[in-house]
Amino acid sequence: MNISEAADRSGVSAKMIRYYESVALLKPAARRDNGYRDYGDADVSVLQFIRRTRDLGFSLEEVGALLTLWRDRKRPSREVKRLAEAHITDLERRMKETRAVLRTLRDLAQHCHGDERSECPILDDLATPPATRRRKH
Amino acid sequence: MNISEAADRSGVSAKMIRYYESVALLKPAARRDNGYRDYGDADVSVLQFIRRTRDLGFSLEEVGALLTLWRDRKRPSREVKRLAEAHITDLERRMKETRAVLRTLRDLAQHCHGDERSECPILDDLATPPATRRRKH
DNA sequence: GTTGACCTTCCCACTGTGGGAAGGTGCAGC
DNA sequence: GCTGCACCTTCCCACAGTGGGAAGGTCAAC
Repeated sequence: MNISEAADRSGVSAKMIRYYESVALLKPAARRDNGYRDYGDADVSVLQFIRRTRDLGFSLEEVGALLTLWRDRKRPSREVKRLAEAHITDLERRMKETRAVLRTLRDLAQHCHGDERSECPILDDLATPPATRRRKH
Repeated sequence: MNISEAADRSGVSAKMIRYYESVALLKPAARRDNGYRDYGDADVSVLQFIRRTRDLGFSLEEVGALLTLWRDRKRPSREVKRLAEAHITDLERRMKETRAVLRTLRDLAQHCHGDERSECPILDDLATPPATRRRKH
């Protein structure tokens, strides 16, 4: 099948399929006589795998590692789990950071009237140097 | 003061200060006779403002808008609040997405033995096309 | 006058993704 | 046949931020 059909079936754009090939995440696709890339169902499965892992926030490098493990039928599940847990830890860290930022922002927004008056605790806080800034309890 | 001192005092790297100037987030710095950029306390304050807003996850474009509002003493606080709330909404959406991903990943990792055995529900799930995949309740 | 710590500009890299140009192909309708 | 349209190919550009580093100028201490 053509690249656009593989794209439709896998949910990965043709642009990205070519890109993944160019960075060696995918093996070079088979070519027809006219030079067009030619894909089969197995290729679509790989693309769906990539799509799924990307949706779960793995980096392309991690996707590559997972693909290798996937292809190796004798891999120890330990390695897969380790990758997944490292990613979980990373997401948890980022969530925590975002939560802290959200707390701050909500607090600031709450105290801002948000009307025609120019007085604004948000800007006041943003302009306050770190050492001077004190969190309230 | 030199750029590196302004960097130290503001927490913004010299590299970034030059970059912010190049994208017109900052007004061109004053220059000494030797061509060196020259900063004063007011400049450091601006840099700290930028550093703070960046830490709160605002994009450079948003930082620019906030800076403009900050400089305009007659701005309505409504505008500031609107920007802050838009950012909050954005962060909340991303948190929600990350939470969903985390739920999935934790669920998958939990069911993976993580030992020498090759059997691995994580890879099995990643390889499952969306239509076939069913969430458990 | 040499050394080392600054400064300057300029280009490159990263992560992923999309846009688009310039040119070749394949197929359907006339 | 020929035309038009929808594909395909490669190649370059852009985005948002940030860092690395080269090549060259400056300044101060010794």
